[in-house]
Amino acid sequence: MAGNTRSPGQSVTARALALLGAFDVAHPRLPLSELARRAGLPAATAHRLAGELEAWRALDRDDDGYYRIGLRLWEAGLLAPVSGRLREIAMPFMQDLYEATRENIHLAVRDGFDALYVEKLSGHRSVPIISRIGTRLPMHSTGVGKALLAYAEQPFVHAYCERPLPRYTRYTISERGRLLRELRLTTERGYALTTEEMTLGSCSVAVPIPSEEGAPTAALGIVVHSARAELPRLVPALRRSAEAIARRMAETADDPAPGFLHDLPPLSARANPRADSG
Amino acid sequence: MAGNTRSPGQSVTARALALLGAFDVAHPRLPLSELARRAGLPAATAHRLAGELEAWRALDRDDDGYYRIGLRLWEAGLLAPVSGRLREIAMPFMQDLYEATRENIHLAVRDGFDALYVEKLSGHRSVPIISRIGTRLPMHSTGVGKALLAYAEQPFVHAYCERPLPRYTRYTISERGRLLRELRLTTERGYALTTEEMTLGSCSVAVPIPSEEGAPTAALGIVVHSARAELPRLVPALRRSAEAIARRMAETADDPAPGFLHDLPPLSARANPRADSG
DNA sequence: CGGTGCTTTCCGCTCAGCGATACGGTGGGC
DNA sequence: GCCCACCGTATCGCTGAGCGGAAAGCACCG
Repeated sequence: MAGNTRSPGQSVTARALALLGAFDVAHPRLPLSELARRAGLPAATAHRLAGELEAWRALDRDDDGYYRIGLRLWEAGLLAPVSGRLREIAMPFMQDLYEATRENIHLAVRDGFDALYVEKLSGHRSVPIISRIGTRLPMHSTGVGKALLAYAEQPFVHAYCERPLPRYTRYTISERGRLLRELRLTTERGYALTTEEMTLGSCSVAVPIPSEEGAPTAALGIVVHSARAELPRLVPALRRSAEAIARRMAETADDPAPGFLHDLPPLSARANPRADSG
Repeated sequence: MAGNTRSPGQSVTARALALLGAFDVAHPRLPLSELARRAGLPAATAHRLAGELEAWRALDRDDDGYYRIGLRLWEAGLLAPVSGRLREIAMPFMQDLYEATRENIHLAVRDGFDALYVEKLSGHRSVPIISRIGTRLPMHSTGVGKALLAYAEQPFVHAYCERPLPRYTRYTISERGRLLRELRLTTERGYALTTEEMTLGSCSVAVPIPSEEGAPTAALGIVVHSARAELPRLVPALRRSAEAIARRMAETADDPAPGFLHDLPPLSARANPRADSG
């Protein structure tokens, strides 16, 4: 940045991003002083930059003056491929699965060594689980995670297994050898199973969503209460959905905005945009 | 910013944000040259800043070198109150409404003069409508919009009516006087109706989600095909859901992350987080 | 094999950003 | 009622981070 810095070598942009990064699921609301502390910036600097972010509505402030993530940033985030295309296409299929089962339906992608939850459907009748959209969970202890890992490239699988495999319940597979065997079994039968490996009382089935080339990047799964588990019965529906999603993804591969007219004129100029409601 | 600018008075932060703002629903994928053009920056500058955004994963690049919104930005956006709290609380109720009706269920908030769609549920059986999460639509021609507008503060309503009221179908209410009458009717009966006012062939009901104090900021609505419209029949369920959501919102008002343990230790350190799956 | 349009790198000039310091407000202890 | 601690905000003069024209590198085309 310009001038008088205590920590030279850091760019303005990096500082602004550090402010955004100061928020997390446990701290979605921060006073200036803590925002500055968490971002590692002097209060005066944080104040100035936060003011600019606020002007753009990347941040906003509530009645108490606390900073929060702003609407505009939320809107921008929705344009990420994982939300814009994948989620949009998968949603109706997930909805159908929900209707058929009334259980938790999950859509996750691989990101680094985590399964990143892109969408989750659950009603009041589903097993309560506190995963939410944006949650990251390990791949060896979740259904969608195992589905992604089983079909990943060999070097990746080995890299994953080299790392410690944290144990969440007494059923979590946390030995390298057992995990590799489990993954082989998964590819053989074409779907992943977990039984109380992440949380006592719930178990899950999941299938990969095949991608055009290479390893699948997304997986679709269902989590149910152990007591009412008849998981393999759910596989055909799950697999049909995954294949349908894959087909739609391939068909719309070069569509910037699926289901959307491109380069729409501004709202007021459109005749009958069939954009919505009644 | 520092040095040799063509357009002095603009800050680095503003430029970085301009890059993010260059993406929209019709342009979720941009080559450097167009990114620079849309952001109003020289290519060299855009390249440098985009590189920094990419390092943080606010942006990423696909195989062709095109820039897209990055995963990290998506994750950050999820922390916005509309997604983090409102959506999270409303979701199961929306799901129940979907189960009962199998129609499109919408959750929207007021933002400026627009109804901003925060969540939408629809399966394959619902009327196809191309609104999606993050879409903005006018308040005078949509169900959720009317519900929000009818209960807004008087000065806001008048400011809204002063502006032109674009017409989308021959049923759109685009005269000031008729709109004001319609809004009065809406508050009297406690719910909003639209009949083919945005799109021929579909109509909707919506109710406001009462807020602790002042005008409601969110509304819940259902869009159905005109042919199978028995809208008022849906009102009781809709209203019960809206009230339940309002209650949950009030109860968790100071909860940073509803349903979540606060200040979780890092993943690998937790014993049995009951975070998910089986 | 010159031309055209892109992405990427270089580098010296300069002003935008930095943050210590100061100021006003608010609340808690005594 | 007074003090002190802590917070958010405003000021301002010093300085190196950022700027972007220019040129190199690259890919495709005719």
